[in-house]
Amino acid sequence: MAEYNHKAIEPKWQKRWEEESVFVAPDKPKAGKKKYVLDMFPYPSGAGLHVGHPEGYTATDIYSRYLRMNGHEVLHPMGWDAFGLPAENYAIKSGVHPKESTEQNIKTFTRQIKSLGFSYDWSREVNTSSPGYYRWTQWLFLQLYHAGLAYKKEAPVNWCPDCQTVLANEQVIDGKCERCGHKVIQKNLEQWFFRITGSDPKGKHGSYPERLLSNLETLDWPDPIKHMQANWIGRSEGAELEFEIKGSSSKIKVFTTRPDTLFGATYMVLAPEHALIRELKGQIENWDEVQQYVKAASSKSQLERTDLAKEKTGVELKGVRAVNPGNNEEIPVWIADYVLSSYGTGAIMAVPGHDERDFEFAKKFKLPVMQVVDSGEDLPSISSGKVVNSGKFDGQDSEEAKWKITDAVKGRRTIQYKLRDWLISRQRYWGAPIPIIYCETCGEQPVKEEDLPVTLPDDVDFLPKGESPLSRSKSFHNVKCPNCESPARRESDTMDTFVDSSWYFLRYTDPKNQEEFADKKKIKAWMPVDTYVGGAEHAVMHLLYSRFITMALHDLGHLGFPEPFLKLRNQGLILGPDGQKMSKSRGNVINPDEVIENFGADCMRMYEMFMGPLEDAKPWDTNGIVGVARFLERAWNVHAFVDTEYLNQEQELIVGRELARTVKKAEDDIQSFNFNTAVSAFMIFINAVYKVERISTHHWETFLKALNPFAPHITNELWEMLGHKEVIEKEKWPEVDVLLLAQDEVMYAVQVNGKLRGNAMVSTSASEGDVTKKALALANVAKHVEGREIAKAVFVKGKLINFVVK
RNA sequence: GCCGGCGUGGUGAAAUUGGCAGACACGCUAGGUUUAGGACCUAGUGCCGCAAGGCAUAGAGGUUCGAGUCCUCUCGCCGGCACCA
Repeated sequence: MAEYNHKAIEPKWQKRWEEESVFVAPDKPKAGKKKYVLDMFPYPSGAGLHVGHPEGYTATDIYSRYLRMNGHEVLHPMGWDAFGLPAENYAIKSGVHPKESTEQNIKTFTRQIKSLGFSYDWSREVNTSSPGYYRWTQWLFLQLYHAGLAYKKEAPVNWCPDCQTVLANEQVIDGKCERCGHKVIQKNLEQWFFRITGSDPKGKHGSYPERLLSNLETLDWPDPIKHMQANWIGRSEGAELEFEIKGSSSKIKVFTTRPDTLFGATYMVLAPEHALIRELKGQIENWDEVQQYVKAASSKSQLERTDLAKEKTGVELKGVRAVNPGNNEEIPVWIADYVLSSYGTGAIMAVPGHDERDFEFAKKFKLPVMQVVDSGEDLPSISSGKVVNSGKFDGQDSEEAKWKITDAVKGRRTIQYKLRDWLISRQRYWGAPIPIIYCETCGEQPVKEEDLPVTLPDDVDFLPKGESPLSRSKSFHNVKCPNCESPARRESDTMDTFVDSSWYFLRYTDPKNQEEFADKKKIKAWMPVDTYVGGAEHAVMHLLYSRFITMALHDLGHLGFPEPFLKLRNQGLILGPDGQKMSKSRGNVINPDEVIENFGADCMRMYEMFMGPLEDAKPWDTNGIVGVARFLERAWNVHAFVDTEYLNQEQELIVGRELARTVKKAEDDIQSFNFNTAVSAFMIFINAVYKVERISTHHWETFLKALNPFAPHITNELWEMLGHKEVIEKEKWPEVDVLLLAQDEVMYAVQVNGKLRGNAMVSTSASEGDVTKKALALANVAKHVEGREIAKAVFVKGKLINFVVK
């Protein structure tokens, strides 16, 4: 018999699957039999495939193959999240056009992914940087635009004055430009946003934050991910209260989650950006000082403002006094950058007796501190503070007092979210152009749908020169107004790549459609995604944005479901052999090509599954993979033991039983995504076969079918060696012989006072009395029970008996 | 700081969810076999002890007939958020 040679076997079967279109998904799956199993599509980076990628891909591949063997029709596609900053940076450095480098990278990724034998339907491949795809990303923008869910406003960007360019947050290191080291400043630009904090434009379904939060309950997602999304949305209930300003008609509106502490409010704080400051100019006695503070705060980057947060700063608005609506007391008004303009109303009532930050501020500026009694909380211990009661609301619990006080001062119950609108403008070249035209006479005009796509021009230089690269392409930039035909200019910003990836799962259902983003019937046939697998690093952004886009398309009548991903599972990081994150600079990167070259795709797949639980971070062990390699070698050599008959019945029973257990375990583990223990079950089976050195053809076939989703190449080859002409993928998942799983005898653990003293083998149907008798007959048990009184016995059927003695 | 998660042999990890801790692998030890190639086979391998036995799931308490699993506190590591009123 030939030796196991993965290099000869693997390409052979990969070619066969492709030629016979074994994994092509139909457009019309049988009713109730569809499964959409999706991987997070990769960014095709220049570094090539990382060993981390195949981990999730193998998991979904095993699952997809298992589902197909159980009569499901499976949509299992792959594609490329191909726009993005690295390709553009590479172009700046090397002069290679992003289109070229991206194409090259996709080629490499395709080769590497195909070499692992995954059962993707390659006929549905998508690429977000192709005009055929981003045309529909632009279409999506227009839908949101027309529905009022896309709008423009001024927002700060990180700006490097030296490079004359906008920087992404990850390009800012310690407040400095990663390229030139120059200090990064904040600069305001007009930018596009998606209104994720808004509501269904048709008014039927309510607010997005609310739904994004409450729908989480309906999803089969890991709890930590749901938690992170909930925190990100950051819902809090509270009240909006108004404070009058002495000598002015203006009022200060504040949001508070603790209206019950109103009587403890001893001063107010406005964010430095608050509009009231300008309004009250005439009243403010120290205007110069105030102006200076406002200016200083605005030039600080967000990073600085939070970094330098250790010491609180602020300035009092001298001459401005607010009136506490609870007790009509006059209190001072301050400005300070620890109050954010982006949250709540941009102003707070400060209650230093109940809030640590306010307390810190009050301490520094020697402001009075008061606590409200009966607030039902552990109060921070303060030395100089006074205690005040909450007037007529004294004695009520704080939840009740909250709303009574709110009503008494004519406040309004309200809900605030931390979630902010999604900034989608990027001052970059390598992304989908935003389909908007600015006309001098008609103003802002959306590109007409029939004029899409707005194609990315090729003749652009990427060197940073102070404006978006696209604005320097005259052919792109100068256009006619779609409305009045007079000279106009195109929007030169491109979209955040998260927009590209927030709808790609829809495109897979109909990737070549030129009339629509996807055919309604095809979407209905396949969506929503049944199982989605990817890294936990996308816990918030990608998953939240995809949910929002799906929800918005649903509200606008394009989709029949509000949630895109029913079940989500995360894969953990694969670390270097040193237990550190893999990186070039550490020199601990494992190259998948080399692993496949040395051990083969089947071995790589199985080892990645065997390493440990899918969601855990696990170090790559260069020696550990040898165990799986040996297993495959041994499985290969079992072929020599195959015979139609066993030598005796005992042999047949041993192998049959072990096989039934293995298939059952593999099935359970695939369904629950515990792939590591499924691999060990296969190993146990092969070890058992080596003990008897014989297996029937039928049993061997059953085993090969169960192993196929994990190691598709070797199982096909061994299957063919048994004389089969068709690929093994055409087979059904083997049924487990339940009778073989049934045992006629069980082993009971016998404990005395909770300590194991022996084991008793009894028949499965034995009663408690039978077990007791047999257990007490054990010498070691008798020894520990002798001369003492058995107070009671705890009997767990089929497991154990525990004698409690005095 | 806040919110989550995790902590089991020399190593990666199992443990039917409160019921015999350490399955399956790596490594190591011994023997066999082959000796050219990350080789193969058999046996052993948590710690202490000659043994009987005792001790062991980060540490300390608790609940329970029984705890890796539940509760409380402490320590350590990882992830997310970061002045969110």
